[in-house]
Amino acid sequence: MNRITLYNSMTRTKEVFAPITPGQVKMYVCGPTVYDSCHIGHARSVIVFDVIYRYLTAVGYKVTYVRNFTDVDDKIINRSHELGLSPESLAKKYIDEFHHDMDGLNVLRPTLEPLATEHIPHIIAIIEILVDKGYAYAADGDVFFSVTAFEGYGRLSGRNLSDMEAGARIEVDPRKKNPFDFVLWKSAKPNEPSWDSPWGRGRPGWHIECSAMSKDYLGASFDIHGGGKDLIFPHHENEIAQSEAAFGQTFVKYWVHNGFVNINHEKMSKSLGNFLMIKDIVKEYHPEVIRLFLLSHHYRSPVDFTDQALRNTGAGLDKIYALLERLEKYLGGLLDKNTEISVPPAGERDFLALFYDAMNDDFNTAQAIGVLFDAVRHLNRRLDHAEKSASEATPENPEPLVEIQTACGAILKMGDILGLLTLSPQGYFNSKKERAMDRQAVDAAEIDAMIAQRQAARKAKDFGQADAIRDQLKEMNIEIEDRPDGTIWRVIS
RNA sequence: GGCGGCAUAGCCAAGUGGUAAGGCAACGGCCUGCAAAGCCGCUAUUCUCCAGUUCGAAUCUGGAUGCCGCCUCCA
Repeated sequence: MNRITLYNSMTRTKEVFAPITPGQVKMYVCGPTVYDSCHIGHARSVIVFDVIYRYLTAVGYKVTYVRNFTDVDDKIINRSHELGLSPESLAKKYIDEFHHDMDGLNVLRPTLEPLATEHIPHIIAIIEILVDKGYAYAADGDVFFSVTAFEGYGRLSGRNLSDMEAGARIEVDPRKKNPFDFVLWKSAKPNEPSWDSPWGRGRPGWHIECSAMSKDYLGASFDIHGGGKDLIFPHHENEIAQSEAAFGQTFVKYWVHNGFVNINHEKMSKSLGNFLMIKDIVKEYHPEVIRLFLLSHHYRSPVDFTDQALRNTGAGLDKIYALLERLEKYLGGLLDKNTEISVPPAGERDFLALFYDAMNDDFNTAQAIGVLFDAVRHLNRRLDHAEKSASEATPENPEPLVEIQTACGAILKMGDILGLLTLSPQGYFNSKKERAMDRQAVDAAEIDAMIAQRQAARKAKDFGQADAIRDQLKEMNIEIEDRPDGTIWRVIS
């Protein structure tokens, strides 16, 4: 099994990854609160952990991956009142939308996707343990966690309570013993979803659901807990306090947090009104372009989403698919991604091994994608060469063919781990055309007719006329390419 | 006020002690009727600045400057 290192937010160092149970990985990632559509920031987090999940699986771990939905919460309640929907149906609507968006981005479904509302009895049981052990106290139907009772509160976020008190500038509930005490159970107001509890009717606070669901599916102690950087405080800090106070074990071995997405150098925020929703972005850019763009940055670094950057990424993805198309012709069909990949002959670079090296180093997808492009250039070079000296690929001299197949298999395997290159080249270019035609109202039949006209002119050696047609197409944002077997066209993005 | 991060070519981005991956863009060449695509070459004697440690620093230490995030719901 590969030696993987990963950055642990708790220790702030890269550590060698060694799961609690050898060969098995238990990971929990905080999913969305389902009160609105998903934005590009959700996409990043979900895609980052999707790739981690895919990679760990690819190197042989049996991974149990849990990603929850928060389906009871103030924001959901407020929004449902605004829209005149029940909180349940609002949550359902956005869970469906989340699935639709993420499926569209090639995100695999986790092993389990539990809902907070399905775990109320267990949540109550944990709160009771915390009250019994003296970590929590009830006040008028609410229950609070007492942060001073838990030694080590603030360890993950690097804060200590006395420092924070100086900076506290929110209105403090007078019933709290400490301003940083947080609510485990909230008493119900009229018209709110609620459940019976020892403290009266109410609903869980935000943090406790993750302690309950992770315990249910992964146990009191598990390997990887992930989420966006912003969740470090207070959410994950509070989860640690609850779970470790209740169960007396180290909650999580490795904490993994992804960085944020900025839009045109600005933070996404409600006040700036620059939230980019996934459902809108996919109208502009191919889903695999979005994935490739996000994965071209290290997961902990911030990412700046700009049109220019996405267009550049699109050019890169085109290049990879163009190679696949070339390979398909050359090999007479693409290799299946599951094909056994042989080790490259001596003297050939083992791109897949280099790719794994990059991924083993804290899931460095940016570097791994560098390897992918190296492999693309290498294969293009080989194909240039092979096409010039056709004898190379004959049955009498099959060596180059094996090398090309191996490198091709490696590229598809890399794509599989990154959740890219899932389409046939034709499928990819066609979907791009369709997307562009919807937007720019170009007519395929008209373009084909113009290309036919140009071919006729070329045949008649009327190159002036041929070039004029090409210029005309260019003005329509259509670029053409003359190939030995005919002329193809694409929309310039 | 507290905690943390970042600064690498025209742009994006890897690289955490051994002499600067990769992508996009530009330019020159091969190829082509001309293009496009692809390939080759070229593009940072140098990594914000200053000082230090070291045989050796983009990488470590100290300082300066600039930008950013968290501390309130937030991926």
